[in-house]
Amino acid sequence: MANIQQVAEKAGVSVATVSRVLNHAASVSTKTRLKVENAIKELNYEPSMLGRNLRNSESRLLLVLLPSISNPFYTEIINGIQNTAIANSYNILLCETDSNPQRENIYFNMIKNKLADGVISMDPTVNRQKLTELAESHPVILCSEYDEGGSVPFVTIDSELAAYQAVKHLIRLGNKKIALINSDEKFLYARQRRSGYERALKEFDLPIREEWIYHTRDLEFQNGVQAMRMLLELEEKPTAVFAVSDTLAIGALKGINGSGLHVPNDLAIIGFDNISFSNMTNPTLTTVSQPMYKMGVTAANMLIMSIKGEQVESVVLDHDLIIRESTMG
Amino acid sequence: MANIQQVAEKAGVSVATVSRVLNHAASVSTKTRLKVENAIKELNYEPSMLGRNLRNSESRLLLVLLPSISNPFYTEIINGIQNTAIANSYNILLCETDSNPQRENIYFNMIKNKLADGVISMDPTVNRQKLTELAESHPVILCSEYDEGGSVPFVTIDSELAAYQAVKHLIRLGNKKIALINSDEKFLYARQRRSGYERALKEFDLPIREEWIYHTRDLEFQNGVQAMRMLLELEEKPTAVFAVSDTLAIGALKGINGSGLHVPNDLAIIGFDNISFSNMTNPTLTTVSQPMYKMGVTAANMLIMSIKGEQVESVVLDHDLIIRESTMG
DNA sequence: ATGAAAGCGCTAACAT
DNA sequence: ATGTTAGCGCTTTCAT
Repeated sequence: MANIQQVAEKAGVSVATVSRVLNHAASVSTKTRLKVENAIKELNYEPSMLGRNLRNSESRLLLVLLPSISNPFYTEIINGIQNTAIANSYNILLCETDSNPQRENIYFNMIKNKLADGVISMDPTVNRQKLTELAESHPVILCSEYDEGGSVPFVTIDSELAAYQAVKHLIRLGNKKIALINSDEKFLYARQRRSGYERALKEFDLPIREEWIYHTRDLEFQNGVQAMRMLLELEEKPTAVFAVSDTLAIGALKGINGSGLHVPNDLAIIGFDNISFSNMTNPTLTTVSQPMYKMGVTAANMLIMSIKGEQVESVVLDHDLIIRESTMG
Repeated sequence: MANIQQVAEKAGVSVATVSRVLNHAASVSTKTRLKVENAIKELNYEPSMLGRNLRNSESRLLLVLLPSISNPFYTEIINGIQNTAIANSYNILLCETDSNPQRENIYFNMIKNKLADGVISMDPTVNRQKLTELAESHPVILCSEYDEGGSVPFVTIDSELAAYQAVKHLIRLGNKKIALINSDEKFLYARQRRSGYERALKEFDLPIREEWIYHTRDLEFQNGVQAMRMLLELEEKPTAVFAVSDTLAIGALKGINGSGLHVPNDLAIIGFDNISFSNMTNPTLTTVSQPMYKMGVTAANMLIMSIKGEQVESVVLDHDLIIRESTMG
């Protein structure tokens, strides 16, 4: 791979002139520019990002941290981030952390080392301490999951309210025994959604029964299947289920198969996220729709502002309840 | 962010010595090492990958190109790549190309510019010309989709054979009218799977009817829904459908809803890929299982060998037919 | 065992 | 309009 030096020699000019041509500086004569451009072509030269970044302390690369690409929830968010980034001449790199702090650390280092200009983290288990530390001197935005009372700017929705509304919808349909399939409450969103669930029940004087609250380890389908099977083994079975993620709700739907129960007649189900698959199930899934694309766009814009040195404020976006077959009893 | 110079000053040694400590060189006295390590801690110093990479022409970063993260097919492959990479002290960066050549080009440049040491491409629409050119001087491996007769090493399965076996399974169940939901035949795998489909039909003297071969634009669920609706509008409806991707097959399953037809009694369906969803549908989906994790591991190993300068040979892995409810008529 | 200095590829300030 | 040169942060050769 040729370097700028060789191009300069071939064109019979200085490296500075080559650099000027590369950066479209005005002060180069057409004749010289042509010579340089020819040399570039002949040598098949491409400028080294490494040298350039080292010099400029800028990479125009953004990092996007996500726990796992297997959850379709992230797909649309990433589209939003990607489109916004590209519109601003940035590129994004997706980093799957598996919620592993060590792996996270590697990516944090890429930021510290100027290999990327900023980071959007969607990892709920991110090491708060390290992240806050990083955010002190580097552009960081949290997306979806965030740090309550923390100093890092975030974009998210009101999970408590969304859960409250979802459960209220179930209550209005006449359900009095409503179960919750929650994920691990170490996640903020899990605590918030539980809180919304309880607020709705309390408001209608319905009992909050621990046996109707199931906690899953992960958000995979299989966790939802498992959760539903447990609920169906109870003496007093719920007549409705609110799952904090579509993947869990879809698993729950599967878990009902073979039990003889009918959704929604015997059991109503609501999910959360409105992933594309939630419209493919049979019955289709009622769910809370997060504005995922917009969330991505917003996060990317916030990050780019932050890179420019501007102050950014956290944002809470609106959600919607999408009513489909699984609650049309 | 402190640099090596400041660490050296603080520790009262030269930058060379700091570098030695950083790289665990043997020839540093314990006393000096301690001084340096203290300085590093006090200054919160982290070595710059940029400076290091520029000097070493090595980044220990691998690029993984994929058209879209929305297809769950890639999930397990990426796990395989990631684990293998980490076991060899490499990190991976996921690059979503949206099958956009311009975007691809950006990532190719990262390779040329030594920002990453090699690339695994899973993008079927990748620009063959540019890729082959890149592969002449940089480590490149193709995964899943490949270039027939090309010079770039690949890891894949025998799509023709898999399709042949899938269709034969349908024939053995007594089906004589078998439709194909294919993707765009600009993709090699699409041509291969069609070829396997036709081979099976011919072998049993069944007619190949153009109206039973539907081509979709993308691999989204919705494309499968659409395809199935078209097939159900035909005067002579098929009794079985082979879809070249699980996402399409799942969409097809959805497209049948409301038609009054029963799967598998009236219509058998086979998909391809064995994505995790395929076991969540109702009925569960018969499908061809690609060894995705192994594919990822193999691709990563090949790439790492290639980076080391070793010659690598292309690999064709085995597949399996997973029989589930959608063909248990 | 340690230090001085060159150089990886590039940009920009300064000089002409 | 173009050239000279310093320097971004690091590693490594060559001295000592």
